[in-house]
Amino acid sequence: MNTLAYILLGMLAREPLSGYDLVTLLKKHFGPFWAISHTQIYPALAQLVEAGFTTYQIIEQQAKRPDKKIYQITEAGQVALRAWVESSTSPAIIRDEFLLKAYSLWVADPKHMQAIFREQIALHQERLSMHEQELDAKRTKYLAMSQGNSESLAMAELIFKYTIGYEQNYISWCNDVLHYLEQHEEAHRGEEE
Amino acid sequence: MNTLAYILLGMLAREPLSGYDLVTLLKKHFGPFWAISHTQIYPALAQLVEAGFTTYQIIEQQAKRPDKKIYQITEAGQVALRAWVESSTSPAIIRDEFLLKAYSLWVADPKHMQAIFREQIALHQERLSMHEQELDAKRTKYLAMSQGNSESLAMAELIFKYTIGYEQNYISWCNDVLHYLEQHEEAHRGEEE
DNA sequence: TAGCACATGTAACTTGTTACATGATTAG
DNA sequence: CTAATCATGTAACAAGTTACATGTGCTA
Repeated sequence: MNTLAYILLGMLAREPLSGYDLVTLLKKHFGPFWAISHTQIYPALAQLVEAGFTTYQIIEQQAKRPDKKIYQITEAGQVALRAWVESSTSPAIIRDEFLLKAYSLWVADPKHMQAIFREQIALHQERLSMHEQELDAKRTKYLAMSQGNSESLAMAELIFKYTIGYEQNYISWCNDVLHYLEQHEEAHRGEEE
Repeated sequence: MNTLAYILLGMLAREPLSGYDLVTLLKKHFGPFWAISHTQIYPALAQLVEAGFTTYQIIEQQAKRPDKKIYQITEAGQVALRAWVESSTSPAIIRDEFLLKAYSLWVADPKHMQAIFREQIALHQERLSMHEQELDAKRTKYLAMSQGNSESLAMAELIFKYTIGYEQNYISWCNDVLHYLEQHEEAHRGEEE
């Protein structure tokens, strides 16, 4: 079982879903965290069934679509998921190409790099707003249910909180570099004049 | 040319190095950013030579070691590196297994998860101190050179600044979750008594 | 009429990891 | 005597991406 398998188990522990549903939900809510494509998911689900961690029901489709398979987690699957969640994790490797470009920033044109950093800020700003909106939507949804179930709200907020901080740090770092590049350019211009 | 190839080019743009040197430096300075192993580097270097982006000199070794190859970047390599640095980058996918575990945290034992989050804080704290120390070492090194070359210092500081913010955000998020878990537990205990 | 939503899958390819392979010198 | 440092490489495997494959119904 690899990480993808446990992501799927984690989602199926909340509600039974088809492969298509899983991909759709993952793209919507987990896009920035863990990209997956439908080509990965079907073999992974087959593997989960083989391991006895999920079962599925076939739902016949009208129109000429492939039959839908709704997967649900088994007890063995819940045990496995819990063991994974409770196991320790070594810090992830960041693997962000943009940071590596920053490392070699000195070989490039400062003016051009200003544009590149502004673009990067815009992209992360977009992601930040997206997360803030999703968090907001979740809050109003829970309030509308008006059952005072603050626990599940706190749970749902968990990951969003992380990414919001992550994006804020990213943007503020880009701004730092941008200011440096701008000041540096002015210093040069000052020398030339 | 993939990202790894450009990382190597970026390092060779600063100074000529052997494959072994590259791995050693990468592990030391880029470990948390982009893990690489020596088994990847040798094919990648061969590819760079084939593309005309690097050349190498063979240095014969005493003792029965394989001959050392010192790679240096070519002009074509510098052009390629610069084009890569100046190209735009879409935001990276975070791919942090621990965040996904947090998503399924509700299936696990709260007490146990407190320990897991404390462990994660310790691990990131370690990484943070490591980066702070490296940054400090770099600063004193540049001051010792006493040539007032504040520009290259600022450059060297760039990536460290990012990671320090990254780790601080990580730790503060873990602490938030930890406090939530502790309060939650107290609430339960309160109910029981 | 072009594209998207639905719904599943296989095959080829790229990237990264782990295991295997060699072999002297030096520090604990 | 065990492990680490130096120094290069190949081969097998795991994970992820891209391209190929099918086919209807609805919306712009």
